[in-house]
Amino acid sequence: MSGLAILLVDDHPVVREGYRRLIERQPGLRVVAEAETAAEAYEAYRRCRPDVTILDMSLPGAGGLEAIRHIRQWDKGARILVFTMHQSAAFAVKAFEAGALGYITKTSPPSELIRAVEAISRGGHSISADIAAELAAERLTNRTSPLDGLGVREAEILRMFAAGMETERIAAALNLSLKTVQNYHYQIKAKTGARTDAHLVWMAISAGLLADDCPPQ
Amino acid sequence: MSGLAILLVDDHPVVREGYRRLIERQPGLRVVAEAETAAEAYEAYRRCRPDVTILDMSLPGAGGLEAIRHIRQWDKGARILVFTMHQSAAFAVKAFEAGALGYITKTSPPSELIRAVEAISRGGHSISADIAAELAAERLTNRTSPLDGLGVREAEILRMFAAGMETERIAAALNLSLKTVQNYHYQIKAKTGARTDAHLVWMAISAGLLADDCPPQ
DNA sequence: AATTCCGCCGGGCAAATTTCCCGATCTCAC
DNA sequence: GTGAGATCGGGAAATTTGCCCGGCGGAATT
Repeated sequence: MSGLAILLVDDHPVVREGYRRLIERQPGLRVVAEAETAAEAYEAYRRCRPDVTILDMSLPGAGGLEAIRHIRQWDKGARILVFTMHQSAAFAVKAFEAGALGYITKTSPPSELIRAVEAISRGGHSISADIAAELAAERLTNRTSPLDGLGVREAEILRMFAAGMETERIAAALNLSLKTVQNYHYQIKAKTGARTDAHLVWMAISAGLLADDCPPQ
Repeated sequence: MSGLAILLVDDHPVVREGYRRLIERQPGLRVVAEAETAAEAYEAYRRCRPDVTILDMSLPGAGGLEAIRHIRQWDKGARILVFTMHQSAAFAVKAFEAGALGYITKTSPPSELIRAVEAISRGGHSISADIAAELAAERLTNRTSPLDGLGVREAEILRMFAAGMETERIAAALNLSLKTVQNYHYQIKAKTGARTDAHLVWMAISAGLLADDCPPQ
C-alpha cells in the first residue's frame, strides 16, 4: 500500500499532465491510470480500481455525468472527485446526484485539489468554496419545498397517507368525514403538483415528513 | 494506560455495584465512572472518554437509545455495550441501529459480559447467544419479502409505479393496454397484501426494487 | 365593529379508477 | 397432453378522484 491510487480523467492531455505533476509531487499520492473519454474512464476504473478518481465534467462522448453513473453502478463505493471548469452550483448538484463525492472548480488553488483528494479518500466530501457559497445562498433564499405551502392539517394527513394508511382509517383517526379526507388528498395533490400517489410519498420522504417508523406494519 | 477504562450506566445502584465488583475483579478492567441517567451518561462520557461504556436500555429520562445516539453523535468511535434485561431481538436491532457495538442480556453468565467488553474494546461486536439465536431464526424462517411471489412483469410495473409514473405512462412505455396495467396494479396489491398505494411504495423501497434515482421528476 | 381573508370541514356529481370476475394465449414442466 | 402459471385484456359494479360549491370560525384589516 504505497499511498492512494488515483485515476485521472480529462480530455485535455496538457491539463492532465499538469495535474499529474502536481499530484505526484505529493507523497502518498500516485496516478495509476489516465483516460480521455467516459468509456476509457470506465475501462480504466475496472482495470485499476483506483482509490480516488479525478474526473472532468466535459468529456467527449457520453459526458462526465454518464461516466460517474456508469462507474458508480459497477462499484457503489467508487470515490469520484469532479474537477472541472464549470463554476455552477447546478452542475455540482447534478454531479452529486450522479454519485460524485466532491466537486472542485479548476479556478481553485492546487492545494484545494490535494485536500479534496485526501478528504474523499477518507470517505468524506469536498466542495469548492465558491460553489459551496452559491449553494448556501440558494438554500437560504430559496428554502422552498413543494410541501411548505401546505396547512398543518394537510401536512398531517399527508404524513398519515404517505405512511400507508387507508383514507378511511385516517378519517376515523381524525374524526373527519371520509369525504373530507378525500378532499384533502385531492387538495394536497393539487398544491404539490404530484400527479401520482407514489409521487406524493416521495415528496413526503424528501421533505422529512415521516418519522423513523416509515415502513408500515 | 492501566487497562480498559469503563463507564457504567444503570439506573439501579445495586445492579451497578454488583457489576462493578465483577468488573474490577478482572485484571485489565477498571470502572472510571458511573451514571444513572442518559444525561449523566453523556456528561460522564465527555469527561472520561472511557474505552467501553456499559449501558442499560431502560434509563429514566431520555432512555437508553437516546443516550447511545447522543454519545455516538459526539464521538463516532464510542464503544458502547448494551447490557440489559430486555430479552428481545427487536430491542437489540434498535440498539445496533442507534450505534451500539454489543448487546448482552442480564441473564447471561458474568463471563459473557467480560468477554463482550474485551471483544468490543478491540473493535469487535458481541451479541448474547439467546438474542443471536432469535435473530438467526428470524432470518431463516422469515427471509421472505412479500414481493418475491411477483412475476417479472409485475415487478417491473411495480418499480415504475413506485417511482411515481402514472398508469397511462406505464402502459405507453410498455406497449400495453391501460386496462392491463390497471389489472397488474390490482394484482400486485392483492399478491403483496398492500392495502394502499403508499404501502406499496414502501414495500418496493424495502425490497430494493428502486434504483438510486428514486425521487421522481 | 364591520369586513375580508383564509384554513378547516364536507356535500354533490360527472369522470376516472379500482375491484373483481372472466377468457384467451403461450410456455414450461411433468 | 395436461395442468399450472405468467401474460394480456374485456366487462360491470363499486369506489375514488377531480373540481366546484357553501358554511363555519378565527385572525387580520379597515
